[in-house]
Amino acid sequence: MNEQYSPAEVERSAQAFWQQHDSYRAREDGRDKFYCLSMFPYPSGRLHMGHVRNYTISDVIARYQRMRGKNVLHPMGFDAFGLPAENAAIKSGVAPAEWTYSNMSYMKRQLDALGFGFDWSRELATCRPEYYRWEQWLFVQLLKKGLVYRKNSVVNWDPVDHTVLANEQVIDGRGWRSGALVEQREIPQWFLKITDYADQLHDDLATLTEWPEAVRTMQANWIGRSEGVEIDFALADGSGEKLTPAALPGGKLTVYTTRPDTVFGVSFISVAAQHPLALAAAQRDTQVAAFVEEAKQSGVAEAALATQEKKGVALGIDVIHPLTGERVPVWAANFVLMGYGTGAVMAVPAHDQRDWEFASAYGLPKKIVVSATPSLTPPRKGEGLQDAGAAGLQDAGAASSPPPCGEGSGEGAAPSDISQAAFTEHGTLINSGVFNDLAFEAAFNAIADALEQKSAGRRRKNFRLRDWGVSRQRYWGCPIPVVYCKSCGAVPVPEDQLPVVLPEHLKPDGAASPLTKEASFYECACPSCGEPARRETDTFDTFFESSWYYARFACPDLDTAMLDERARYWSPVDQYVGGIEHAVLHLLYARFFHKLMRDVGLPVAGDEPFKRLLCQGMVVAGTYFRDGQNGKKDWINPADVELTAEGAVLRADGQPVQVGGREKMSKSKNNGVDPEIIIRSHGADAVRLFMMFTAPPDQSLEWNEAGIDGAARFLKRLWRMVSEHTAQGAAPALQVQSLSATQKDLRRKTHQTIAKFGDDVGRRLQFNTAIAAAMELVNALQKFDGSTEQDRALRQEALSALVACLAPITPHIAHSLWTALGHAGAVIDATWPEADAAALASDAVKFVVQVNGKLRSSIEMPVGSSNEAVLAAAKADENVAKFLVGLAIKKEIVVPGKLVNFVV
RNA sequence: GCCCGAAUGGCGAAACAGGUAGACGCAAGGGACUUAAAAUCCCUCACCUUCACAGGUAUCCCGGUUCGAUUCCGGGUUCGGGCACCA
Repeated sequence: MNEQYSPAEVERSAQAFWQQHDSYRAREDGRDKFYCLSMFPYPSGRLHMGHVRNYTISDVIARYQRMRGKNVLHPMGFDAFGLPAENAAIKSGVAPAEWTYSNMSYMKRQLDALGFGFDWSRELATCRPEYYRWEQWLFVQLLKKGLVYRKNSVVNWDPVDHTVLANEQVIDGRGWRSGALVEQREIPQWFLKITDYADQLHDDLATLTEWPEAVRTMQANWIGRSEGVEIDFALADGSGEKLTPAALPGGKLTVYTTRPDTVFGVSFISVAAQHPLALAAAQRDTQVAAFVEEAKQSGVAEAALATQEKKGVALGIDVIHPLTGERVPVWAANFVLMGYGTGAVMAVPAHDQRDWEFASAYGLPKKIVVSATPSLTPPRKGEGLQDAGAAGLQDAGAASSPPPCGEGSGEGAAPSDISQAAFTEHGTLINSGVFNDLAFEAAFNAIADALEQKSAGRRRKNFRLRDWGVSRQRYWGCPIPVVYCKSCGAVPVPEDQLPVVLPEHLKPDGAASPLTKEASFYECACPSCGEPARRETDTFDTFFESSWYYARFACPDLDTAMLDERARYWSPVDQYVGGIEHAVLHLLYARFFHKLMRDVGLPVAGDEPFKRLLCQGMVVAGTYFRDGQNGKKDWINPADVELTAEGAVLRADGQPVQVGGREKMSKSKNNGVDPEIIIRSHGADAVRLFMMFTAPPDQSLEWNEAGIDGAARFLKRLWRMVSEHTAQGAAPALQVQSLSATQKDLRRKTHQTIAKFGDDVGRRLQFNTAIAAAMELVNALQKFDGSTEQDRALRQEALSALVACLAPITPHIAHSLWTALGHAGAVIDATWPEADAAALASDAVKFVVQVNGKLRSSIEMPVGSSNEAVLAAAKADENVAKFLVGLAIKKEIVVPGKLVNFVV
């Protein structure tokens, strides 16, 4: 073999080998399958470091499982529809399709240069009719099943560009291109009834034991299941004047609450500005009308709505409290969401923080009805997955700890102090008539019963989750397969007329979708009556495509159905890898689709699409800049910056640049590092090794040029070590029985490394510590200077183990070294090494000795020593005895094989 | 605003079930080799006290549980992810 390690040469020859042997082609066979999937990329142009990290992780897992004997599927494709292609078209005049296809082929080349083992024979792109025709088909099935409906809903409207804006395109309440103040506008849109699956989506989270806890909690909170009560407030006399019956069906205003125990503390009702009652009141009251108008002057993003100043207006309408019979005024408030519950909440300022603030601002009464005095039954604790999340607008603070003791004692129940904030914990009822002295749960039930008996309320399970609006007023997406006919209404496109093909030559201009101006697209005949009709010009949310691609990878060539039996064989995905930013939306929609596909009878296995989930952290880099003209910063790429002891300087001119913070690699801060350049300078293996070594996969990873050098240095060292070893000829067979103590030590280290590496990669997904273990073995080999035949045999064993372990991470160099070490066959097809239990055994154990928890010494004991012997030896230790002299030992603690602690 | 995370030397990190804080690497300093440089190899490297042995302090902050807390609990600070039309 070459003495010098040349990454370019090594990588070229390994990649040529894999291609010649079609090494990554997955075939359905009788072996145990392992489906390893990375979230497919949006073809934005070039690969970025986040992609490199994502795909290195899945490639390592796929290669490891393959060496474990699994039948591995590791596919790749492109999430090809989306907004950036339209933006590129607006900016540079190139059609979204053309831009997308060219990006895809460029990125594919980049992926190959990194040596990722993808089965490209299964490549798919969501913008191709062969793919999206099946989601059109599924949509029609769901429409027939009643899981799809159309209703009005609010969008961001740019009044200058006359177009709908994505939340991302609304900046500080203004359209990103026009700068116009964005308004809310209602338009009809298609919805998928994901709420029909809310219980399943919630309950099945408990089965996802190999998902990160944080993701499961986020999803549980997002679904936000809560048990509460709907309460009807009848319209008070005189309040109904000029109100149409539609404003208040049944003459009752219905609210939803998870805190019926506070119902005696209601001092007003808050409704959303879009609530029918508010709209009706606006008809006769200019102040209310002004408020409703003002509420429209805003985007629809929840974060923006939730942070705006809390405002409201009295509607001049009263309702009757169903239990006290008192008159309660109705207000419209900008923090009540029309989309949640009934769009109306009962306000209890004493026991809800938002109501407290609102009442304080508008001088409304606060009536205390819950006392802090502990009751006999303690309040229920928050139950995580079971009942996670403060779901209702009324449920600001489920008690998570016992309330502090009030001044009062016993039954008397002292009022809580609400002068500074609301008292939101559970407690004992006061000022609540016959319900006084009841604790939360008893009060909840008694009041719910009372309301049900009076037919003024009912227990109700509620979800925070809303139905999924899938209509987008965009061009570069999958056409929604519906036709609008004057006489037949909305008619689904019949199956034999699918796909509805998106014309690929159009160019968006920033105003309305070009589809709305393309007569050849929207003019059609009604599939039902044959009369002239208009085709739907909205397209699907791009989450639609990414919700089922994992299943389609099993049978991407199928043209007679969405899925076939191959999907049952490969599903579920055994390991899914992707960014934490997808923790809720994408992963929830994909879970929903899996259940939908199951329920329309498609061949998928199980109830969940992804068995094990790894969410990797972001790739961040330092930012550098110089102050440019008119106060703007000129951002300088980290690759062009040299870090010195004094600070950062630009390589080109040697002059200083300013150092900004560490941020996610992005175009706007020009801190992205092009993987291609680094591959050229250091090799793909060094990039992969650096990515996997520098941080655990779920943490953010900081780009660091010096770190890449370190990774390359390690590979060089390994190469040289193998080269020096093999230069001496073939090593003899290992004679395990006759090894010296030093030789046994090295062999133990080898087998410890094998065990640690396999556990870290296979079970823990902690690649950084696996690599650290490999480095330790290399260091041990470096120090090991024996030159006997058996020493060479030991080295052969250690180096072979190292190369096999590293093969998933740095596959190219491993490919060369494996052959150089004299092994038949390619390392990609090698079997994962097994640790030899006999080699791991040691005859002495080290105990750490503490006195009062402070480390004083350590002692070595033979394996199997009794606790008494360990204690005696510990006490005999000079430095330990020093700290025991003259003191009585109160307690002796022995942790077997680890530690002794004397408490004096 | 709401939900979910994270915080450990000069830096990236490790400590997996509550048991030696800092493995492994980067940077830095010293040395060897070399005419020289690069490359490579060896040594030092949390902070304070000490010639040394050793001792003290230290895992974002404040409290708690425990023989023992980076790890568990309560309260905070800062940073990051998500909030339904970015993907």
